[in-house]
Amino acid sequence: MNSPYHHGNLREALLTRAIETLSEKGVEHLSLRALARDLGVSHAAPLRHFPTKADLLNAIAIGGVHSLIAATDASQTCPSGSPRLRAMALAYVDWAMANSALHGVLRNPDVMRHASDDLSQLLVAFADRQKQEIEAAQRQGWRKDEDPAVLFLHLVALTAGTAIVMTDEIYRGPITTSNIRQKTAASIDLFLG
Amino acid sequence: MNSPYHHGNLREALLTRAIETLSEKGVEHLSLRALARDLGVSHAAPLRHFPTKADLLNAIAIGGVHSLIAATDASQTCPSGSPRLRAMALAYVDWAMANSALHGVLRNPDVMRHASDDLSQLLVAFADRQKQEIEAAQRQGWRKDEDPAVLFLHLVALTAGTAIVMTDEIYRGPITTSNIRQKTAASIDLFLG
DNA sequence: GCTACGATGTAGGCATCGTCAACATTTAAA
DNA sequence: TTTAAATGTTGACGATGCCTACATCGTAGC
Repeated sequence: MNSPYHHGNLREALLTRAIETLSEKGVEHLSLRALARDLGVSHAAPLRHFPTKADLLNAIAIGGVHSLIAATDASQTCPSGSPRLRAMALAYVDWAMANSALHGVLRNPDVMRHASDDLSQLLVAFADRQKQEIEAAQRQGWRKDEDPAVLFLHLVALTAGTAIVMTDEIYRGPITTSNIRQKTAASIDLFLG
Repeated sequence: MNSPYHHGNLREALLTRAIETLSEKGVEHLSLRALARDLGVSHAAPLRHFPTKADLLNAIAIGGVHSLIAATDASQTCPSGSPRLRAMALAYVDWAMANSALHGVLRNPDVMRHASDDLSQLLVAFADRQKQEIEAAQRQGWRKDEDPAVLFLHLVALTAGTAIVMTDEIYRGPITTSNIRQKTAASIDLFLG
């Protein structure tokens, strides 16, 4: 009765439990064996689904990007151009604050160093959508004379940077703690308003 | 003659060797024992100088911040206000590109999670200098009517984000690879030009 | 229905790691 | 010169990632 030989849904269970522990302790303290203990399976069981710890983290990252894309997809209801860019940037930051564990994985160089092709392509596609939106905005007159590549660089840096500032503890000291969300929007509006 | 009992300068040797391996492999593959092997001392010798791996990384981070501060200090020759802000932002990005290993340590959440008080205070002081410069610029008329807190948030996000985009491999695909330095300056000028 | 096979889980082992304790050697202060 | 602090060595412990051999389950063909 108790603990059948097969878990039944170990792969998903590993992913969700990993994300939980990831938000408590960092990625450095994420251990496949501890995960196995938490789920009541043997220490080698996770290897059937993720041959390597890097594979687990990669799968988590892929799920994270999908979640991020879904969150920013809601901005498609905004009119194309700079309003949509603004909505996407805000959605990105909101997602990062609501899913700081996933965001941390995506920002971790030691995880991304081993990014699979799937993950890389997903990120490239995400970047391409932003590029297209920038060009659409420029066609509508927004910063028409700027180099699109410069605008893209600026947009990515600003959104990624804002997400990091909002997420990393190290910044929570110097950054004002009141009206965070409001100030974030105001900051983004300096570029996209 | 070979290998005297005391190394003589083990602490410094550990730090420099650690930074070397850090730029080759990531922080996840940095091992105190491997460091000891590289330097020809016993596996426990590093513990005399850094009781814990986190202490080593913290010391590396402190050295990194000092290096970063020195790099941005060169901007003090620029006239105070937005020109100096611009120079500091560019110096920050240049430093990050020239010292990507150190920058990676400073951006690693799992390192900064255990930041010592010394390190935190150093970063707060660095942030304060930027705040002061922003206020000086506003007194001179630059974006006079904006909330200083919003400007600070924007500046930090933009510089940190640009440094990350320039440093992380994951961004090197979507970002154009030609005239990087020029586009970086142009991007920063969108805010500080 | 039965059977063979792939998918999934278990048990044990190996090399490595971080950290600790006990001991050795060197340096420097008293 | 004696003695204590700094620094380095050796050995050990528990934990980890990952490997191999084996056990159990589900299911696709017959």
